Amino acid sequence: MPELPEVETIKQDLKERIVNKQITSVLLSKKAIIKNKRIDFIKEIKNNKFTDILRIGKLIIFVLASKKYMLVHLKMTGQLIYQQGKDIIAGGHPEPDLEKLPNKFTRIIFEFKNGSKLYFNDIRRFGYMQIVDEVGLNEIKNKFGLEPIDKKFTFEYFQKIFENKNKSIKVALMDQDKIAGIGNIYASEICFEAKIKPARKAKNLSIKELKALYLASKKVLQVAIKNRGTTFSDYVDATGHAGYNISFLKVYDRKGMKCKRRDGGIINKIILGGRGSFYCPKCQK
DNA sequence: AACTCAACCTGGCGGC
DNA sequence: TGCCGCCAGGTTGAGT
Repeated sequence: MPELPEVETIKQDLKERIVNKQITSVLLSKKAIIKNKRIDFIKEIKNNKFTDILRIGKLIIFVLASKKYMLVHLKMTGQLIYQQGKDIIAGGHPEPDLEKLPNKFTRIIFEFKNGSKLYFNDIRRFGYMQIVDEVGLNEIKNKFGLEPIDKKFTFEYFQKIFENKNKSIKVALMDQDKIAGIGNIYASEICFEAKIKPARKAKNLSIKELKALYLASKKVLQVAIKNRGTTFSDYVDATGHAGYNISFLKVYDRKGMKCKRRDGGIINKIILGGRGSFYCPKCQK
């Protein structure tokens, strides 16, 4: 579910809290998805600690003191929730509420020496965890394209991805091998920001349009990160109410509603790459 | 090689 | 406490 901005937010929040805390145990429910042998996974984690947390695209990388790496992918419905007494921070899928932990969707629990806990919840069980060594990490890292927020993400790099491509720009934006971190929500948002229809073939964009799309991809992600993600939920108090940040999305999931631009029309929904895609037929050309 | 699409899994919601 | 079909912010392998 989460895209780059949401994953970045939870990464930052967790990093502030769990780095260098001794892990006393890890509990795996029967429905947890672990790509290693369970016994190996537990052995690597127990009595170890995370010295840093990194991210590439939508993949979170927990650096272990043992120089191995625990990869976490939240996919559609994964959540990471850290609880230290009444201080609870949560990132990822916003449902269900966090009144009680663990709940029926809790798949993995890490326990730290100071009594705090990290929960991995996942309704649909697409998300996973995996421990790899340096070589394995590099293999995986190499599969990702540059992120739009990366300094090396130049217009020339962007242009090359789109030239001669027969697929729609929206689908091209989501190709993680080429551009890391854009998912189904932000792909629609980026096309809206650039005022270009998401169904346009990548190879048919003019230089001017490509430039607009390039700038939009950077801007949309940067703004989203600044806003701590789209539906990122933040809990300061276990008894507090769920405080989802107000959505600032402009087109996603707004089918039939009025475009937020003054000269806009009614938002339309089409399917591209098998996914719902939203755009304004009037202000997006 | 490039591209499309169903499949993975589970719950929520709208329509009937 | 109705049932059914569709949809869901991701990735990937099989098929064309």
